[in-house]
Amino acid sequence: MALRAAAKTAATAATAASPRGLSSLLFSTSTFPFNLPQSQTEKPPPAEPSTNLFVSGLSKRTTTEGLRTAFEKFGQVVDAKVVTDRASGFSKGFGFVRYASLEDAAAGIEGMDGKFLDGWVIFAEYARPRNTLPPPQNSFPRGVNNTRFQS
DNA sequence: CCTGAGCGA
Repeated sequence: MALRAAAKTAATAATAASPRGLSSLLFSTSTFPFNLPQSQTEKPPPAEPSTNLFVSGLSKRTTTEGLRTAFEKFGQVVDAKVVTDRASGFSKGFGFVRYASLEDAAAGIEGMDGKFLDGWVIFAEYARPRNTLPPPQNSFPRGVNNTRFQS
């Protein structure tokens, strides 16, 4: 029939119509429609393994003793401290826990990260290396030589 | 202070 002939003609025309342009659109490597926006997940790994842990999400009522007690269940805690504001003395909501070994630190993260402490979900991860400069507890009022060299 | 992202005196 006329319809069938027309359909066959259209199909033939479509098959012969510029196959190179179509394939270049579908298989182009530069502009693929389903590629991620240039950055994978932009999720940088927290930090390199260390015995020092950074604990965030703490309740502001959580104290250093509570932090130590909670993390001691997973390893030998050498040092633990909740960071508090110097002026008001209130907790800043995060702290640090230092384990005796890397195994204990990993166990502490696995055991406490995402868990509850004093009603808040806390996050435990490896802490970044701190600025190697002890707090200047010695102030020289004379100001003769109070210059601090950092490296 | 207790409201909530973050890295310490």
